Amino acid sequence: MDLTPRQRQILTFIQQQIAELGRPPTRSEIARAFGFRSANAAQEHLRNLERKGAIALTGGASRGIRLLAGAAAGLPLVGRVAAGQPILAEEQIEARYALDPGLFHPHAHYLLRVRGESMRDAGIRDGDLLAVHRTREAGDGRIVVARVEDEVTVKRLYRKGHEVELRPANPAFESLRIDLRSTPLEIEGIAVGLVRQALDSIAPVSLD
Amino acid sequence: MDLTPRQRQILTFIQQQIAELGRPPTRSEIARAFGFRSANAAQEHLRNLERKGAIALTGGASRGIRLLAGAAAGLPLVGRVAAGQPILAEEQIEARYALDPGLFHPHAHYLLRVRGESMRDAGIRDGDLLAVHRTREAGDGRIVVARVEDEVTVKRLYRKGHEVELRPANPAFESLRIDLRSTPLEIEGIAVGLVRQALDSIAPVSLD
DNA sequence: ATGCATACTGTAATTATATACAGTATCGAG
DNA sequence: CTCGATACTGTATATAATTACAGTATGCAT
Repeated sequence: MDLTPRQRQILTFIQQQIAELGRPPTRSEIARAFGFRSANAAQEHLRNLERKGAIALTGGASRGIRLLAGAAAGLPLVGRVAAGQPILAEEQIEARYALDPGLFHPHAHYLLRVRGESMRDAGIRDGDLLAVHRTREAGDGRIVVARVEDEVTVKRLYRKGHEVELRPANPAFESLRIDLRSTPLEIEGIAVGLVRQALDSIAPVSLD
Repeated sequence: MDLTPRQRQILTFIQQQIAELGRPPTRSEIARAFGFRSANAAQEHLRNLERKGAIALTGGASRGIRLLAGAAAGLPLVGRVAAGQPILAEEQIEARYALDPGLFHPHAHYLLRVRGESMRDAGIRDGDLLAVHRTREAGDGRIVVARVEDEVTVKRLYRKGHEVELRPANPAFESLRIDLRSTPLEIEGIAVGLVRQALDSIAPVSLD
């Protein structure tokens, strides 16, 4: 899509307005939000965004701005997280799905595709989309998205002094114990919900 | 909400416009769509819809129509299904959530709140919202929403001649075997996905 | 029988909005 | 250096849109 930083800001503003107010902004509203003294500045941004395929403009209609595929607002779906990359880096976003913000409490910032069965007994299965609320703090026992030495993992968090336990919910897996004095741990967010796109792929849990 | 048939038509039109064009309609657009010769007819409908709590109007703003909770388009969430009632009867709808239609395949028609742990080993837990695609046919082994003698249940469907087995995914529960010659069975739909709103309420599956 | 909510037509004024044209300034590529 | 793209200010105008006021007609409840 190749937008300039400014154009990306404008696009984000349009997405926010649609999400919050249920209607696209006018040229004047964009200008006001960015401090432009002329609505024409907004008009030119819109035209450039249209030329680059991010939006479609409907001539003559007020608020005639439509987001096109790829620019549609929605929760980003993060797939495999590459080492050293921030979790919401543009390259990691597989898709965006429009989900009602009111579906989860607190609201989700992104979806993370879960790999493996380490949280099986908490009802989180391989391939599930975990709804994650971005925060650096988490209560004891909460399911968190944590980054330990460039690897992102979903586990239950327990903290005792300077030791943190990342506990899976599957007896086939072992807890990860981390000494915060030697190993940095970053909490990327807390799990607030789950979306599963296919039910048939779920292998039955057996009592073996 | 108690809308008149006409008001409901207007509300539906607003929902359609938002879904199709990404912006609420103007008074004139409503008037044109319904053949009104005066935009004021639309204006009065909007006011009545606002008075009844279906929408909120933003004074002065063009297209300043917001859908309020309950009027928002989206997948209906069906709670407890009363005996004898069709599953999508208005009284059963607890809420509506805007979900991306592309999230599930085939697409979901409604969400059903699951009661009990009878499908636990298929990853479906008490309180989960099951995304359901409305159909009367289901392949063997699929997870279906079925109605047997006025009770709605979620199970795996297996058919052998005139006998149908509704098999739970939890060894603590027993299969329900139905002879179609004596007992009517209706398939209300097939499960196509799952949404879980809270992860902490999930009791761990133990190997007891 | 009377009043009230619903469901419109018709007119009009004000404000909101889109959009064209003429400029200015900056920056990176050729 | 020069050109084109970006990022604006400033002015202006046609039209899109909201919204008020004055009516008409119908059905339903009191």
